[in-house]
Amino acid sequence: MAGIRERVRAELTSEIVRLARAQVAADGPGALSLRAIARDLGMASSAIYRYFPSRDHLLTQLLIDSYDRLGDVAEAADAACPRADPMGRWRAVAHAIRGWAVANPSEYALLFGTPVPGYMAPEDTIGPASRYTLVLIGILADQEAAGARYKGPVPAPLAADLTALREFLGVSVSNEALAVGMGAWAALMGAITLELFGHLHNVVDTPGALFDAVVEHHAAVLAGLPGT
Amino acid sequence: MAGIRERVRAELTSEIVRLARAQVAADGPGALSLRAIARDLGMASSAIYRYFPSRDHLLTQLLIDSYDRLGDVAEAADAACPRADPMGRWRAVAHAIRGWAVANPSEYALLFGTPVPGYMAPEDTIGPASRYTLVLIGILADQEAAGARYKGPVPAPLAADLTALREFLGVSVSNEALAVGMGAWAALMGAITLELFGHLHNVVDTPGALFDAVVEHHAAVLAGLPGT
DNA sequence: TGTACATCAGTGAACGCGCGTTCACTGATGTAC
DNA sequence: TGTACATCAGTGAACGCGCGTTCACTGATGTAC
Repeated sequence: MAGIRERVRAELTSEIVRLARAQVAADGPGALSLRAIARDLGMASSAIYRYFPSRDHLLTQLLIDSYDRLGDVAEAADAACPRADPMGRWRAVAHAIRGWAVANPSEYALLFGTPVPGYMAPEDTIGPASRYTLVLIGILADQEAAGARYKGPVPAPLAADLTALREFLGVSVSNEALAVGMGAWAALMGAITLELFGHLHNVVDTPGALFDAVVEHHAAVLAGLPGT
Repeated sequence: MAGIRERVRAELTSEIVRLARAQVAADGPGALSLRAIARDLGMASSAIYRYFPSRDHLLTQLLIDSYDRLGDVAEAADAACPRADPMGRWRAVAHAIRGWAVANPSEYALLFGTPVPGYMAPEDTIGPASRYTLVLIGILADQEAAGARYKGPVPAPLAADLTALREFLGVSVSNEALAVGMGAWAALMGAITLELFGHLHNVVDTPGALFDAVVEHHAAVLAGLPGT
C-alpha cells in the first residue's frame, strides 16, 4: 500500500531527468543520450526503457521541465512587484527571463533555439510553454485596464489572429494592446537570442546592455497614451 | 598552364558545398555528414579530405556562403529603393531578410539558431556575417543625415560599446541612432526566429503578420523626431 | 619532342567511437487467498 | 500467517546503424629539362 516501489520509481525517474538536464546543460540539446544517462546511473542502457519509452519522451519531459522553470521565474518576478505598477512588473519579468536564460543557456537553446530535427513537441508542452507569456499578457491587460491606450489600426490578418487568441485565453485586452505586446515580446526574445547565440560579439559586448535598452524602449511603448 | 586540374578541383569543391547545403536544408545543421556527401558524389569518404581538411572547415564554408547569400539579398533589396527614402529601404530590406529566412529555414537556423556545439566560428565569417547588418546601419545613417533625431540618453555602458562600434565601422551615426537601430534589429530577428522556430503556433498563425507589425512599429521609431 | 620525375586525386580498408532500441531472461518485491 | 502467483526492475547481449579521420597505396595529370 505504501507504494515504496512507486516512490523509488519516482525518485529514479526524476534522477534520470536531472542527469538529462545536466547533459543538455553541458553539451547542448541534441547531445542528449540515453546510454550516457544509463552510464551515469551505473545501469544497463536498456533499463532506461523501464522509465521512458523512448528518447523523444524524455526530450518532451525536459522541454516541459524547462518551460516550467522559466514560468516559475517569470511568475515569481511578477508576484514580487506591486500590482499597480505594470511597467515595474514588465521590467522585472523581462529581466527575470533574461536572467534565467543567461544562467541556463543550454536550456534556453533547447526551448528557443533550433528545433530538434525530427522531433515534434506534443500537446503536453503547450501549457508549460505558455506560462511565461501569460505573465506578460497579464501585465499588458492590467496596464490597459489602468487606462493605457494604444494606437491602431491593427492590420486585418493580425487582428483576426489576435481576436482568436484573446477568445482562447479569455483575457480582456484589446487587439491594439496585444499587437504592441507581441512586438515587445519579439524584441525581448530577439535581444536575448542575439546575445546568447553570440551575435553581439564585437558589437555590444557589455552583457545585457542591448537588452536593457530594448526593455526600456518597450516600457515606454507599453506605457501607452493617456486613456480617453 | 590552363589549370584544367584547378578548374575541376574548383568545380568539385563547390559541388561538395552544394551537397552540404542541401543536406543542411533537408535535415538541419548538425546533420552535416562528410560520409553522406561522399556517398552522394559516388566517392570514397576519404576523398573529401582532399578538398576540406575537416568537417569544421566545411561548416565554416557553409556559414560564409549562407551569410553571403543573406547579404546579397539585403543589399539587392536596398539597392532597388530610391536612396532618399530610408524608411522604404528599411521596409524592403527587412522583408527581404525575412523572405530569405522563410525560403531557407535551415540556413537561417544554421546562422541564427543554436550554435553548433564544440564549433567556434573563425574570423573569416565576420565579414560575411556583417554584410546584412551594414545595410541596416547604412539606412540608419542616411535617415539621421536627412534630419532625423532620436531621444537619449543612451546608458553609459551601451554608449561605450556603440562608440567603439562606430569607430570600428567608420560610419557617421550617433549613439542615439545606433541604440534605436539595434533595438529594431533585435525585434526583427526576434520576430523571424519566433515564427520560424514554431513559437507562434496557435498564437499568430498568419505568416509574417507579427513580423509586419514589428517592421511598421520600428519604421515609425526609426523615422525619428524632426531634426533640430 | 620525348623522357624522368613530382604532384596530386581518389581508393579502400581500418580504427575507434557513438547511438536507440529489442528481447529473453533473472530475481526481487508485492498481492490474493 | 503462510503459501502461490503475478508484477515489475534491471541485466546483458545483440541488431543495425551512423560518424570523422588516418594511412598506405594506385594511377593519372602536369612539369622541367
